[in-house]
Amino acid sequence: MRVRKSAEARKTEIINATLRLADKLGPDRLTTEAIADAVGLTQPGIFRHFPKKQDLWEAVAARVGSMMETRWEKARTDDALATDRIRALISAQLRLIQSTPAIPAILFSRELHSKNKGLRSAFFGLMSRFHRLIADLVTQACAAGELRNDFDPDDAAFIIIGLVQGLAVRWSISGRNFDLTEEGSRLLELQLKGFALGRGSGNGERNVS
Amino acid sequence: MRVRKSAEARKTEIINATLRLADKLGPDRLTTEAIADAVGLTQPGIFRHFPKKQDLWEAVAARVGSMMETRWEKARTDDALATDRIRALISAQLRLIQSTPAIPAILFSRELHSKNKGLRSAFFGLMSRFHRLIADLVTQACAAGELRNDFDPDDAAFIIIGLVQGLAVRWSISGRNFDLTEEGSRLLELQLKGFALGRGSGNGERNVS
DNA sequence: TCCTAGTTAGTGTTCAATCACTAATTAAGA
DNA sequence: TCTTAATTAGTGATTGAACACTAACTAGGA
Repeated sequence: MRVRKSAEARKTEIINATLRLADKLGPDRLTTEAIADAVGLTQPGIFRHFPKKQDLWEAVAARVGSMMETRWEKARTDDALATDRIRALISAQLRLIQSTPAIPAILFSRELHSKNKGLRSAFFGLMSRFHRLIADLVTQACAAGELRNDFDPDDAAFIIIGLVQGLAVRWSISGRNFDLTEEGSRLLELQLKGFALGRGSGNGERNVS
Repeated sequence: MRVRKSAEARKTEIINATLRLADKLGPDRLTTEAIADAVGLTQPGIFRHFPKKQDLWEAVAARVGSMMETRWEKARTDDALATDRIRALISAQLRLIQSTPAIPAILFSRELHSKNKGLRSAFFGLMSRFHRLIADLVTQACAAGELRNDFDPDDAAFIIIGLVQGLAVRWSISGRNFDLTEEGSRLLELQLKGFALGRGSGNGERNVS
């Protein structure tokens, strides 16, 4: 029984299945056949919608990109302390990773690192934008006296992103045996305390969970 | 004209070529044929020395492991401040990565993540040992009053490792357009300053490069 | 001479990709 | 409004390339 759907609808189905399976099988073991099975098509059917497999990956990158941008936007509109907006941003990012674990998997895949140049630059662009967001918030926090200002906000942002990435790697390698968001919040507190003005600046006991 | 070498010598040749090519082609695009070409053998010649390709990867892991342990050992014997030993350790690790860029590549390969369980546990063990080394040094630094002691040394170690990993990812994705060791030293200083006792603890101007 | 590093020739499998074709859907015109 | 032409989603069969791995043979050197 053939189920015919609009190209639009199929494309989203295929992208969703790819994200799900990229997590389950790993981005590099993922075959067009597996995707086809998941959406109920034959293997060549995939190629009607994405002429090359690379095209599929690029569509996935675009999807992931818009997921990120959406959440970043939401985290940004919070009008609180700049440091709280950093917390919100990192927390949003960690929740996204936790709910879409294919993201770090793709970030470390051969598909990205050695095969697909488009995919690589898409993710590089995302990372750069994320970096800018954080660096700007750090700058604001410094200006508002929430953080010291004897360091380069870009460096601070790199460190914070490293925190997220290190966490994602450990989470992934460990078989995901801890809560990403929770662990991340704890480490971020430690990190922000390090960037904060003087010792005992009053929020040492801050509890975020 | 055939050049015959001892199995021992060939094995090291093959492992070296694998490390070189794993960087150049990516660990997952690396074929036995490419390796054979590099060492001047025919493709099946490889299988005389490593009956399965997995065996080759495990030998590579062992080699990388011993490279790391050697450098860690060297960094440890430095009898200075505990924080200086952290600096030495991280710097040694970054120099190793810079001179053997296949290491992060392997760490993110499908070979490790989904195919080769032995490889995965070898690297997992290495990461754990690295973490323990740093956590212990942090503990010592806290005890010696070089760092605050209002945080968990394990957390601090995770953050420091995250710094290294984030750096490695960025280095790799960016096409290696910056000096890993230099950038790492700068970020580590910022990080250690955050862990240090009180503000202006005197080493803010420390220069490590 | 005999052990073993290395070769030549070949197999089985896994995939992306292609091609000729069919069935469902849409739209035009009498 | 109903027939029919055009479009587009999907299929079945297959192909060709890439690769790990094998078996049987060959030659180098203590």
